[in-house]
Amino acid sequence: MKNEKNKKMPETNIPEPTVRRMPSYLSHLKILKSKGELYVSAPQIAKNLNLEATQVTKDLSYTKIVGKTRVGYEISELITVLSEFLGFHQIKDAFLVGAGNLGEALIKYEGFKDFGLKIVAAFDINEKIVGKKIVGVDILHLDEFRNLAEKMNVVLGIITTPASEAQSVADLMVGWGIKAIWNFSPTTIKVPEGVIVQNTSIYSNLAVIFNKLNNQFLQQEQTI
Amino acid sequence: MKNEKNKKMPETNIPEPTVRRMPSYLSHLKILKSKGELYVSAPQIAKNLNLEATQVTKDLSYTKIVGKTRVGYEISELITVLSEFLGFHQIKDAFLVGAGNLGEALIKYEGFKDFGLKIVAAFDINEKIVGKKIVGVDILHLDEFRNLAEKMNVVLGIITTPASEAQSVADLMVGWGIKAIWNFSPTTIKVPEGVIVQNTSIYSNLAVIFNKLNNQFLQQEQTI
DNA sequence: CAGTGTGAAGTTGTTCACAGCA
DNA sequence: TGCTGTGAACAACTTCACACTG
Repeated sequence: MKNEKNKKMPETNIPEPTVRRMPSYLSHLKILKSKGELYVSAPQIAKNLNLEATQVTKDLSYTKIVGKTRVGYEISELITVLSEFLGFHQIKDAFLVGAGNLGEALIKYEGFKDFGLKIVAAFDINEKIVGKKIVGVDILHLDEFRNLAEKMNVVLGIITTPASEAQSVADLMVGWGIKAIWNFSPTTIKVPEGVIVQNTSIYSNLAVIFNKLNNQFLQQEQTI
Repeated sequence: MKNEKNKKMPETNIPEPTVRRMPSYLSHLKILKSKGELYVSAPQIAKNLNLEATQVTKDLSYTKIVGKTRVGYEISELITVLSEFLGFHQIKDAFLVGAGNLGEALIKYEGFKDFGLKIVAAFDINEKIVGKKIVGVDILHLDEFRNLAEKMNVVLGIITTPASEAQSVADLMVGWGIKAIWNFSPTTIKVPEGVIVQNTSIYSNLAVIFNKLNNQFLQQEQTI
């Protein structure tokens, strides 16, 4: 699996938690900009997003942006830097497989384009929805996927099928040379090394919420 | 069990990453069970879910389940233990605000009931959808929320509104005494201490994917 | 042996402490 | 003084090493 002992590479990798926080910085900055603000400091961002100021500073330090002492960062510049850093500035085409409720919601999702993603086609096997269009995106039969994928320059595949279909769809995507898979099904999928998989399991979030609720409840019991 | 740091109470808190992985164990176990399997070992689970065996062992050790040497864990028992541990065994009622595309997808989402969640009502302000029913769930006007919340025993609020509305909806929910908020809007919301917030930003996942894609690309360039 | 279970080591991420700056 | 920026201390999480078990 992981046999790369020789870490000679520069390893520009920045902490994943930092990467996860960056989009929320970006969203927040865009709101500030729309309000006419020009500068923002790390402590301000931290306060607004319920974070520690030093964490914001450290996160931003991974980009090459420099702030002005006692003033903060120039908002427009920070937006540009973060967008480029995250790769949101250049639009990447994606295919989506599984045009059910969740798939439809994603296709309709406003704002993906601001974050560098464009769903160019969707696929399903359900004859009731194949042939339809959702906000301009064609729902095609899965069989058509192969040819299209070769013609177009699509790096990302989104899986919004039921769990039972996820692995076989992933296999198809890998066969078509897709570089990254965003898996919304509640199954973990297996792919060859070199293909990126991002599992977005909604149940993980539920588990965290319930666990916190439970801990809080237990603590209350104890303090009584 | 452990008592080295006797400054505070035992504090049953288990690592959040562990909690996040548990639902995928559960899903996987259910599939195995449906295939008629009776026992499974940690290395097997690890292999299927692309994890390290010791990690699975450690994760499972936070529950009180004991495995049989050379055999593994009894699948049915493990499912029960994990479900209870995560609080998925008892159904919790939830309100959802923002019955747009994503909201509708969540309302229709099969399987929430298997994971302890039931959306009992949804709210919106859009007159076009207020009054409708989605798979048996009423879409009510936001104004009705207050009264209902008091009558029913709802602990969880789900926000699927646009970013601009998220904070005010959160404030309403807090006012109604909701204990935990699951926020799907791309904004970070602020709540008083004691209220649990789980932000599920779809953009964080995008950022991680793009960042990995980018790293891979850079590494390829270097190795050439 | 092939598995569980767990303290200890190792790695990663966060927070602190402080230097420098306007 | 209020902020940036960063090395160092600290905490959280993962992986290792090994004792134990049928």
